[in-house]
Amino acid sequence: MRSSAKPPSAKLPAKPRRRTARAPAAKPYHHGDLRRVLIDAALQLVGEGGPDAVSVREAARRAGVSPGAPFRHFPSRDALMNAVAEEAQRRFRAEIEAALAEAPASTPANKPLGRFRCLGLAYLRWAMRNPTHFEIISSRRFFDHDEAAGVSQDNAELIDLTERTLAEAFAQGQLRSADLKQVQIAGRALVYGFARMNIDGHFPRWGVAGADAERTAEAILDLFIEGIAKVPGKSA
Amino acid sequence: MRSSAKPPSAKLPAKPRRRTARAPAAKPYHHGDLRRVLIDAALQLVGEGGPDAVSVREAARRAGVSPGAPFRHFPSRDALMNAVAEEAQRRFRAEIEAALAEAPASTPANKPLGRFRCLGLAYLRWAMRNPTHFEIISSRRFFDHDEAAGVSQDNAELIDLTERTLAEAFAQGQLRSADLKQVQIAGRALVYGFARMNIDGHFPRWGVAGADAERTAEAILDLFIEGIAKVPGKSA
DNA sequence: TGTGAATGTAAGCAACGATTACACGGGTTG
DNA sequence: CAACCCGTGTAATCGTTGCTTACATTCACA
Repeated sequence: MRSSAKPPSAKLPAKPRRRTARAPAAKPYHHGDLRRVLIDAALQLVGEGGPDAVSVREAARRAGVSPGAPFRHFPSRDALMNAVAEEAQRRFRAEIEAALAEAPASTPANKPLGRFRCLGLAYLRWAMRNPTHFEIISSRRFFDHDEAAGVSQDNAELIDLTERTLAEAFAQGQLRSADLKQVQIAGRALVYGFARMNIDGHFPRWGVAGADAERTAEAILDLFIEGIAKVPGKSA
Repeated sequence: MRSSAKPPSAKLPAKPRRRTARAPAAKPYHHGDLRRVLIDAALQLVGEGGPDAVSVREAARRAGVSPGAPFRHFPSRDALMNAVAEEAQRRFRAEIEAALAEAPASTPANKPLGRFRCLGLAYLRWAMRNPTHFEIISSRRFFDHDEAAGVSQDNAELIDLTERTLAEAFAQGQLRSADLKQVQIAGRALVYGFARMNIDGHFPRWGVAGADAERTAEAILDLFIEGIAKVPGKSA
């Protein structure tokens, strides 16, 4: 991976120059906030080549630090990936909630389940535009499964939000089925499936971050909503 | 991985015993059909620990062969994984087509889209019962993307089958929407999403190969079909 | 001002994918 | 029957990886 091309002789010859001089950034022994930088580097690596492209050594390399340094902050590669996935999940949730905050609580009459639709749309948009980041948050293997409850609070919050939105729609008599659990799982499966099909390479025709993907995503989301909505749509 | 515990001295001391004697399986220099055995071993490794658990060396170890031997048959690990994925895909397709062959072409009147349902059900069942194998056929990265057309004939065949089945249902006036492409993608996304959520650990409550998974899968498939079917169901 | 804990480096381990040189032996030829 | 060729296996090796241990440095607090 990336032969780094640095002649080992050019290693700044270790002259013990007084650190208190006016060059404050002259390779201080202690990195400012290595943990943060490592997560960022790993996040970038994920963005470039997916989860498998993340190596502890490469992250250390990009942080300008020795190969063993990361292990002071993360006991294992998995722990690093865990932190990376948590960060991605945080951003994912933040964007979805922001999109939902913009949409008014009042659902337009001719667009039933408006908030649910908005939720799904924000989900799909983020997944389409950040495929590799979505990949690491979708595979739950990157999250800690040791904690009894834990396992990504952000994700549980998102699922809760979906359930509440759906229950809301049902309370307003917009749903055909009363089995909310099933509708919710079906909805999640649809959206999740589309997002994963995209990152798994099932839509080879679409270029990277193609607008086709987002339009199709919107279309099938509407198809699904139409299918679960109470009033049968009178037109296609 | 698996320290193998074999003292290197016990290596059968290379006495050139005449091979034509009555011990035909006395470690012949040439393995019978190594390629086949390697694929099987890798398939087994996938079954045990997912795609990441496959290493060329371990496959070689299980085949009782030196670490370099596999590279006579596969130019790289990716090539081996490719062959493994193709094999899994073949089995997947075979089972689905068998299930479909058992189902009669005549769809029961009160079960519209019967063949489509049968198709989806067979898909989901195989995915639930062979999660790790489904994983390697779902990630298209294990397939050759060099070939212009290729890319797993079995998969293309399966997609064709889905399209034909759906077109058939439409021709019989069973579909609400005329946009078959959308319905097909939505259906694939739903089923694919459910299968992937299962293998990605989104349903932690279900034990391995739990029957819950299959029942829920059936339920959401029916929910979807009800949503796209022309005649609205009169009860939940 | 000193000292311990936090945080970095250096060196090294085993396992991995992959390459190279070499050894074996079955099948086709003369 | 004999000679050879080439497909297939072995052995040794390289560079990279995750991870550990021993040591060095520096920050924060007493």
